[in-house]
Amino acid sequence: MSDRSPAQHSDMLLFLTDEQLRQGIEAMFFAYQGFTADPDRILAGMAYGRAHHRAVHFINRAPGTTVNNLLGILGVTKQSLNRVLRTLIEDGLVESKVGRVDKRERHLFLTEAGAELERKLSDAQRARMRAAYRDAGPEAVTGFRAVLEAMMDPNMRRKSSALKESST
Amino acid sequence: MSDRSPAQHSDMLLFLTDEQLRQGIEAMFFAYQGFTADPDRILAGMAYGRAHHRAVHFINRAPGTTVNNLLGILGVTKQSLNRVLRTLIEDGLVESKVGRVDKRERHLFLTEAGAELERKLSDAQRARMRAAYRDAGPEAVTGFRAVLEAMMDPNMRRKSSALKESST
DNA sequence: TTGGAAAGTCAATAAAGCTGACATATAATT
DNA sequence: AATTATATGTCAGCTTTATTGACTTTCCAA
Repeated sequence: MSDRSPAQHSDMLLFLTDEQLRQGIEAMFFAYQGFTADPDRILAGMAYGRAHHRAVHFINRAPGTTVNNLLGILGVTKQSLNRVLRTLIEDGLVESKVGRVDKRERHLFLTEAGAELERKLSDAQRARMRAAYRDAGPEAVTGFRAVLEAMMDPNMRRKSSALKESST
Repeated sequence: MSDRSPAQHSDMLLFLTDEQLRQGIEAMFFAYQGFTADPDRILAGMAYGRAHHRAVHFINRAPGTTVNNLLGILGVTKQSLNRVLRTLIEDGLVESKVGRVDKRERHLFLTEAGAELERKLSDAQRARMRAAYRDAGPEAVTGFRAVLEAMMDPNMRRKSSALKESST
């Protein structure tokens, strides 16, 4: 179909009314509500919230990640994260190990109990994501991902594609 | 089990690894961070937060909407919304008018100052959405919207397509 | 050896939500 | 007319999640 240039869209004009954009904005709002609804329900019972979910998610994703790494990813302050992390460690869901090469660093890992919670939360979220993908179809998924990537802040885009574990 | 049906995707199998789903989940997380970043920055200076933004957005979208309507849309409690609404009314950004047909109801409208704030916030958000749409291309937009719709809770899906103004 | 980075902590504060209880005005029903 | 239900508003108290600022301990690196 492409008869020319490498740039896929640079020669296509998108006419977007404010109304269309508003619909996109609201769709994002309502979809995010749905996106977080299941984990929120699960966490509501326990003494945990969305902040704990995010920490557990990213520690699971990048075992051994340092506190500083996590701070950058979550975009919160040291003190905020520390409170969350402290309860998770106290409750035996997260383990903090002193760095071997740089002993100032703490490397974070999920314990078996932590991994279990992570599984419970992400199972729910994956189920919804899977259902949405199924309903929308394969091509929709590609488009979905493309728009989301474009909507991120550039430095976050990097983090979302590859999460580094230790030093810069 | 009909092997051919009107459903567009029922006969297509989507093989989604947990890894692919996790990427989608994270993309949603980071994209939402970006999505709210600009309004957050604008609101940071003033005495307002995301809650005020949401109220102003939906009052602008559906002028004359009642408090109860707004409660349903935002999914918060009366007390939470009321605190936000009270400051907006005190500051002269929102006007509350006693219902003509049902005098128990209060119908909410933006004042000129309220409309101005709304414009400032949504301009920023629309700009980002427009940029994302442009980067991702027209077909991506369709897919993006389809997945978001599928990800919402069903009752919210209804609200996102048509926001009713007064009584049921 | 000195400077700075990584992590942790304490205190004070704020935004935004929650529950529960209660009041007022008004509509609807009996 | 009396009762019940609804829409709104408000008070008090609590929780979670965030903030800023100040400070300490540990430890790497110049």
